[in-house]
Amino acid sequence: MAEHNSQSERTGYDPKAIEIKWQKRWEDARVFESEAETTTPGKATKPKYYVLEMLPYPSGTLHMGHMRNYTIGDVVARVKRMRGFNVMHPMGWDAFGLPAENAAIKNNTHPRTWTNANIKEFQKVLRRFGFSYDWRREISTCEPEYYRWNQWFFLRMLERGLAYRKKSRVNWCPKCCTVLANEQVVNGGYCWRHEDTLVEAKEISQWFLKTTAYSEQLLDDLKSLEGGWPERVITMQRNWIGKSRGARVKFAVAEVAGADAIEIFTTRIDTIYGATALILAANHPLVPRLVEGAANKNEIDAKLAQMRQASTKTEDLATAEKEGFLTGKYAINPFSGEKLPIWVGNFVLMEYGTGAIMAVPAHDQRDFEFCRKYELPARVVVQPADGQKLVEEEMTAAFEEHDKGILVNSGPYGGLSIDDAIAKMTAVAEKNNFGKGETIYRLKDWGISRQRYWGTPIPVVHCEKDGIVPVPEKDLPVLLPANPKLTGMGESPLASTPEFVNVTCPKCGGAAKRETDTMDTFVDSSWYFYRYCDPKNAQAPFDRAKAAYWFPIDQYIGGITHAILHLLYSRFWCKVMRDLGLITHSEPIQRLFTQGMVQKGGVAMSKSKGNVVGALEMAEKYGADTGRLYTLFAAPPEKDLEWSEESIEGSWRFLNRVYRLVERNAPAVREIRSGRIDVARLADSTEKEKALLRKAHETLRRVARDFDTRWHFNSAIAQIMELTNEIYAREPLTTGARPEVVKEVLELVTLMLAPMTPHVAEELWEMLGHTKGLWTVSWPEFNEALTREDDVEIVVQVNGRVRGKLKATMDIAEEGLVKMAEADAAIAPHLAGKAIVKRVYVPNKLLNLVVT
RNA sequence: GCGGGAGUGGCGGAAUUGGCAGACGCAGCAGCCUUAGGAGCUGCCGGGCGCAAGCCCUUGGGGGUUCAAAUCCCUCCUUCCGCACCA
Repeated sequence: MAEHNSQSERTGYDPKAIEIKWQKRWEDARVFESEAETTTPGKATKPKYYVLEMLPYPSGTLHMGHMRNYTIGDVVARVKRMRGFNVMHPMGWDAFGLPAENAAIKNNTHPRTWTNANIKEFQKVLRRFGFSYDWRREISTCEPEYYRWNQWFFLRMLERGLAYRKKSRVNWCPKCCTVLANEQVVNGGYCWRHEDTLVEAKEISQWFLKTTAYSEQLLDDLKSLEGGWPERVITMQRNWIGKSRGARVKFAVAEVAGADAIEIFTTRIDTIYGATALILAANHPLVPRLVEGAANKNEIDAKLAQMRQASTKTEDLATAEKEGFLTGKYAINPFSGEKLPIWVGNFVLMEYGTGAIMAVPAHDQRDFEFCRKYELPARVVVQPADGQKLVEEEMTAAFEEHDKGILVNSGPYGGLSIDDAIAKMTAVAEKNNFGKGETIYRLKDWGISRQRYWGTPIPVVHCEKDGIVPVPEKDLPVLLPANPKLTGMGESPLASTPEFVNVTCPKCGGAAKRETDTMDTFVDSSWYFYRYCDPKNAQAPFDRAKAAYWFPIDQYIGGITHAILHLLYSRFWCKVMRDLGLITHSEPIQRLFTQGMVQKGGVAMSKSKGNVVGALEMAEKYGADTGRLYTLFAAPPEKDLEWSEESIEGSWRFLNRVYRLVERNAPAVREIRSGRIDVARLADSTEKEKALLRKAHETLRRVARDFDTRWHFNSAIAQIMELTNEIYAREPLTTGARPEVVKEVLELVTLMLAPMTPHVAEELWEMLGHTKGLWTVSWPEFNEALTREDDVEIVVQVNGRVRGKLKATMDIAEEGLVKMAEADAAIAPHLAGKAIVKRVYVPNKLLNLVVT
């Protein structure tokens, strides 16, 4: 560390001093504040650009993994500003959450104290890196000014039946002592926060938001995101929503007086003549009735108990052997009238479909395995259309192919294609009232109740007389009690605060109890980006006109970890807000970018893994600019980046090199006041001038392309390094080159670096004689004329192999070039004694001669 | 099992989207400068053969299309990620 400081003193590049200096100036000049939302017709206005990085949870320390995310966003914001956009680039805090509560319990303090201290720290670090945020728009989700709107939205959803309460089996994390959403159960049964803790099932009354009301829209609108969102994320969401088209079919139960029919769900009603059993989930409500009075009741009960408490881990589920037993009862196939044995099977899930299936061993692999094990018969009812004939006894796997098959052994439906059969048989089932076509989704409603303190109170009151009564809007926000008793155990801490709980019913005025659950913090982050448009609004979550101006978000940037949770909830919330009339669009995020993780030792940087490189230490050691540059240079942004202490040196050296270059040459050029170089003035230019300008503008062309279309910051930086190397090779610069040209070239280097290493760029810009800051400067115009060359180098291949290179005048004709090739000492031997049978000429680039 | 990526020197990675593979950087080697260098500057740096000019091989393996393939097609392998008994 010390050596860098002493080094910087010697060379003059002192990143810390430069960075602090320019951060102060930016702040004083308020250069990152977006302009007002002007959409006055006829008035020339800048186009808007809303770029956003996912808001952080303020905990622990910011490390270079975080910084990568923010650096990418900052480069985009700065490029767009230079390109004349009205840019909104805000930052805020996802400030509610369990860690704050746990830390408060541990340190005997208040979650707010802990959270606000972290926010202060985060602000400091983000400022130290010079990110161009509009801090006027900062929000913190734990403030009543923010969370009152969570409550407001909740009431709106309650009115519309989109929020409801029901007793349900929930995912309970014994460590968090709270309920988890389905999406928060990871690795097939573990808490997303405690990956070593198995989630338990518990029956509690919970609040839900009806995400399933939007299943179809959430799925359908994914189409509009194609191209703007990573395919991977779209696919993950599509699978998560999990649409299946099929049919419900009722099978009457034989010989059980008064028993309801068993409803099964199938996507292959066409195979119903091949059903040889029904299989129910162990916790299917009809199971007790069916096994009542069975001869082997004890044995059955033991098996049932075993199945019900079997591991909920999905790996186990997927690999567990199929188990089941016969109930001794029968069901009637409504199509064929056939009597089918009813089984209970461990692979049938109560949570999906109806909790009961028909087993078609010949055409479903799971049924096939189950029936082989228990020696149930299989019956082929679909034969492949290609003529091969399936025979039950010879099958080694089920024939499942949907697209090519013809029905056989299926009564009146024999000979139909699968699709035709599905349509006809569904219609028949509907007509005869024993079934209907149905589409089901894997997506579940969103359980938002949390038995925790540090979250948004759910704004309802429980009255013995009136039941659930919403808190009137005028009484919002329902404030969190200031001094809760936090234990981290059992029911919500709010329940043990009598002055919070005991209220009067807004409806009847009688005694009532306030709801003590708080909302899942994913509620906070589902709409926060709308609040940035209008962060201080006390009348509404945001002003409609402002949201209409800024939305949708042009570019959202964050980790792939939020591919489902946050992004799905956000999309849901957007649709609800649209239906409330607050906005008119259906998708909040136009483009999504998921950056790769920063790893060290092959593992993602994280405090718990103990492999973090702190952002502040980085800034102290090399400066924020070097930190930014390295994270951009080491890998393309979508890829994971392995942190290397050694490689950073390269980025550090490069900035020093540029700094020294400008430092040396600035005195000779700083008085020049001319603008950009134009072609006319180059009529008498020297070779050196031409070469410098050509390289500089060629670099500009490529860097602009990398910024605009590909986000390949790593290759953009490589291009600038190459240009710098070229300039170094041409020193002393002003010998044989006019100062104007030298200045032009050095300025281009500076401007191209500006979005990535803004502090040192400002400093260089000042050294080059400018009195106005870089923020007043537009992205430089690429001058194609300057890149044009009189001579070109053309690669000559013989039979596809490079045999030589020819210098020729631009746009040389093919004939002339072939003559040159034939005369060339390196190429001629490869042509000797052979006939040219074909010539391929890519103008000014390549000539391939095919000889025999 | 299903879905989506990825495979290029010792390492991170580049290749204008079918046109000179290995840009740029790290590490390494050599030289210069220096009282000194963990600074700076210059050069070398995929493999094989060769004194050299040069020739051959090389983008996970194999096959194909093409004048031309890291890039397109087929096939296999490895690896990462997501979902996973979803009826």
